[in-house]
This record gives sequence, C-alpha cells and structure tokens, in this order.
Amino acid sequence: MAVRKFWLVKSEPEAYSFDDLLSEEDQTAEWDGVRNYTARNTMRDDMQAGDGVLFYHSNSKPTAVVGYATVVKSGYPDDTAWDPDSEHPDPRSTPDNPIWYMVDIKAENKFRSPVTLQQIKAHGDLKDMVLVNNSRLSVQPVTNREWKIILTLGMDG
DNA sequence: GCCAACGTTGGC
DNA sequence: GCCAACGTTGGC
Repeated sequence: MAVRKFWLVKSEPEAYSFDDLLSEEDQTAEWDGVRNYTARNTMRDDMQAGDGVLFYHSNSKPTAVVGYATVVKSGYPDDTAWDPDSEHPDPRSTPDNPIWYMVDIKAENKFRSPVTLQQIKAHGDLKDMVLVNNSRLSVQPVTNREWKIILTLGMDG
C-alpha cells in the first residue's frame, strides 16, 4: 500500500464551505471546478484514496483551516468542464481529451478550534507551508509534520 | 475596496 | 520562446 500523503484545499466558504461538505450525502463531494494546471496535476497525478486533506476557508473571517477530509477517489476527468451550464465551463476540454481533473473527498472532522492563517504564520514549524508562500495555489501539498501540527491545534487547541 | 502576487493569453 | 497585458486570487 502506498504511503499516505497530505494535502490542503481551499474554498471560499460563501461558495462552498466545510459545512456544505458535511451536509452532502456520505459527507462526500467531487472537488470539481479547479482550473489551474499545478492544482490539476496534483489531483490527477498525486492524490490517492486514503490521503488526508486539510480544508481551508479563504476570503473569510478569519481565514483558517476549519477541518479535515479524506481523499476517497483519486484523480479522474472533471466532467463539469464540458458542461456549458457549469460554473467553470472550458470548451477545450472534452470527454475524449479531458484537460481538467477532480478527486472525491469525504469530510472527516470539523475542528473544535479553526487554525487561522495568523496562527500558521506565527508558528515556527508552519512558516514553510505552501499556504504561506504561494497563497494562490488552491490544491497544494502538506508535509506529514505540518499535518500533525495543524490537526493537533485544530482538535485540541 | 484596494492592491500585490501570480497565472494565463496572445502578439510578435 | 519571450514578455506585456490582462484577469484572478485572496489577504488585509
């Protein structure tokens, strides 16, 4: 079995919040609509069932990791790309030649205390997080150590 | 609402 | 292949 890896996904809570994920059937949703090549590559090539996912709220008060989820289905073509009625249609992407990919994630736990960006920036062992250094990437890797620290802060903090 | 940082597009 | 212009993200 492959080594479990860890990731962070961002969402504006007004668009889709962690509570929205929790209220899905099976607390599971397709992580669709991502239209950035770096994030696409991560979902298509790297994310595997069983991996851990931190769920971050951007453009919110406060901006924070609010819970965590698990990847339940690895990368597969994002069919919303060729749906003209979807929120992020891209006519260049077709079923025969998909450009964009998504994964399925399942909510696990909501944090008792959200871990704010402010906390993360102030924490010596979290300063190197991609979140801090490339604030725009919406699907990004998290180290094993960062995962443990944030889970501890969120569940016990 | 502002604006810096970043990603993408498209002319050359 | 370069790079200027443009659009978007996201913190503040």
